Amino acid sequence: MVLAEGPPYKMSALDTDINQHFQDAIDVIQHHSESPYSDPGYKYYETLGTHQPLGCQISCYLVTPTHPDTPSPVYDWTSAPLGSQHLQSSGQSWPPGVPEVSVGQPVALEPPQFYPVLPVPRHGKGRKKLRLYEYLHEALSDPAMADSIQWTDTANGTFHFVSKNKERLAECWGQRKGNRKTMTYQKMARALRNYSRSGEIIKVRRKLTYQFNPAILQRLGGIDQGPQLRAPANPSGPGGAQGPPGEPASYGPDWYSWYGHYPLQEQWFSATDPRHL
DNA sequence: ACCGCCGGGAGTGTGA
DNA sequence: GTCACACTCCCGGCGG
Repeated sequence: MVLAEGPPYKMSALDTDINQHFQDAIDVIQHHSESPYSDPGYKYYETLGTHQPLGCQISCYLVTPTHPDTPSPVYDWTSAPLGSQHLQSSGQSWPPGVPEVSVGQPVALEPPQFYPVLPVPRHGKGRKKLRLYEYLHEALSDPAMADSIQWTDTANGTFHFVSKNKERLAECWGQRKGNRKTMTYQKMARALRNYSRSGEIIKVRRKLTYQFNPAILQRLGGIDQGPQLRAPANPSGPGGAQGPPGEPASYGPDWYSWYGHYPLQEQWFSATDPRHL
């Protein structure tokens, strides 16, 4: 689908509408299609890209069939968010978004599966907007975006942006959202830092590297690894950082164990980041 | 100097 | 219309 010829392309309000109609159309098609992707025995994962000039594409991946006996673990988009309001109002211990598992107990992750990005589940007449972390997870599953964003360690949900192409990913995100102005990595990273407050994604103390909250990862449909959840980089350990991108880092206990020592993320950072001392 | 990162704060679009 | 939310956008600053 070509929406414009030649960069820079600015998404207009009309284009946003077109996007909405496009999603509606896909919605309908997927309900009526006889393609394998509409087979109830399969889940599908689809990436909507409308950005030919940037190389963002529509892609559809068949990851794994769902066992017929297994009910589709579709994320309930109406469930309570991991939002900061919990952090602020409830006095709940950090991290609000971390699954409530006892320390040291393995967390059962669903096997690799499809998760529905499109059609986006609706409640009422509205449609839940795509969140940045959802888009990033989607991009991480997209081989076409591998030159922009990659898993650092799928087991613990760490990923990194490819320095050379991180702006391209940001532009794709901006276009996906229908922004008028061009999204930059700087702005996207600002949004990512906001996730640190709610715990959905935290910054790993390594260049261009972030980490999904395990609960988010679980909701998004898991990753290609086993159920082992590992902690973020142990900043207090030797070197204070993980290895270079691409090298699986070895961590100690699970995420909860790490953060469980710090009621609030800020405290965790304070205790581990010299700049916060 | 450059880049990545951080955080404040105002503005914006959307859904309820 | 109002509100909350999730960014978006701009800025100044810090550190490697």
